[in-house]
Amino acid sequence: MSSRQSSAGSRLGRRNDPERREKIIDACQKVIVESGVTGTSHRKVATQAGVPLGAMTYYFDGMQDLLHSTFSRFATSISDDFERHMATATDKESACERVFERILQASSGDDDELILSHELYTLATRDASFRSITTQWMQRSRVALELHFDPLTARLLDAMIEGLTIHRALDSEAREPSEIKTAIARITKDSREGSLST
Amino acid sequence: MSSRQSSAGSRLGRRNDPERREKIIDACQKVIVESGVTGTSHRKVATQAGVPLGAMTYYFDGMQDLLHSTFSRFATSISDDFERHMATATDKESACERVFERILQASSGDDDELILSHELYTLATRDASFRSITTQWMQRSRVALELHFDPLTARLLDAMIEGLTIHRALDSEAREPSEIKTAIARITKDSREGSLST
DNA sequence: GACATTTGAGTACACTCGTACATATACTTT
DNA sequence: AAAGTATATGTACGAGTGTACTCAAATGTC
Repeated sequence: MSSRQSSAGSRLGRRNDPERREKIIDACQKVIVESGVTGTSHRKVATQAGVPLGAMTYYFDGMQDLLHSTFSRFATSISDDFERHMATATDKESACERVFERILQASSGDDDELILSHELYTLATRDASFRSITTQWMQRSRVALELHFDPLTARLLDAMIEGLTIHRALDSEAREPSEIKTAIARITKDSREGSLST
Repeated sequence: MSSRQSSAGSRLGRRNDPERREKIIDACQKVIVESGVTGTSHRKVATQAGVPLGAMTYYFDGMQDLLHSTFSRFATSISDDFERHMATATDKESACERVFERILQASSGDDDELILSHELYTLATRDASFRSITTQWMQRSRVALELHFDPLTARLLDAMIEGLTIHRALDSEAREPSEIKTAIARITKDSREGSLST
């Protein structure tokens, strides 16, 4: 088969087993949850995935590529869920209810999602290629919210979701779910008059 | 001087030069900003601080202690600033103005504060001793806000600050400062009626 | 069945790392 | 001045790292 271009170096020969690649990403995600990006190594991931060490550099072009693939899949999956979740709302009221459920679930505590988000944000603050993952994620969140809210409100809601999730997760004492409802109510209430003077 | 207790092991003999300890923490903070916690090592910090490698284990009981000291000082410093900042407000209106300034400054971009916050949050999600730093930080933020707002509004404002700061910093396109004003206005507007049913 | 080529595995190398520990220096007290 | 002690440094060790590169196995082709 000489028709297959085997241009030297970066673009390696066709990799055959996508299941295996996926399994490595699964393992990588698990290792990150357990040990953080800091504690993630090819060897740990290989062991977790049950594949030989050599497979790491075979399926991925190094550590950066592995992490990028992992977080990319993670963010996409969250976005998919959120889009589906918001699409089930029929009016503004039920949309608020969906947002409420989302915050409650995300801040519930022992969820891997929170850990992975923070690890990703940390990478994103320093590295542009990871920042493009978060940017796209935020973009999709807003679009999902704009199904039911005006663009400004959607942005503010999105930020509110973020802040409440983080603070509820890192807080020492448990908070009433009702505070989430209050937050949503205040943000989504159209205030035609800007009461904040300058 | 036999009166000085030199109980074995963890509590080492009195360390003499607090300036040097402080200088190491300065260096550590700088290294974290540049390379992340992941890329922080005793050797890098020592080089940055201009001290010999041995000083690392002399002034700190290992890496964890160094990181903890660094983030502890960081969070305390931020809290001090924020307290002072909020204390200059005289009424609710000027308090809102202070919050606005705070968000604008924190999300301005090339600030180390953002990077360090994320690194700290990431550690806090996994390690309780770092979580106590963030918990205390949040606690002090709220108290500062409660000088001018009721407790619930203070909590929501605090979360809003967090969310807006993160999203504005990670966003690809610049946002109007006016959106911050709108957010603050909506959160701080007393809504006696909860418009969200259920 | 023999050959060619893709696909995968094992291993070795050249690092960097945290930390313990044996010295060295500076200071205090006699 | 001598002795003793607190303070600080240089260094060496064992462990763990990413990745390149050499083989082996499997697959497809004639």
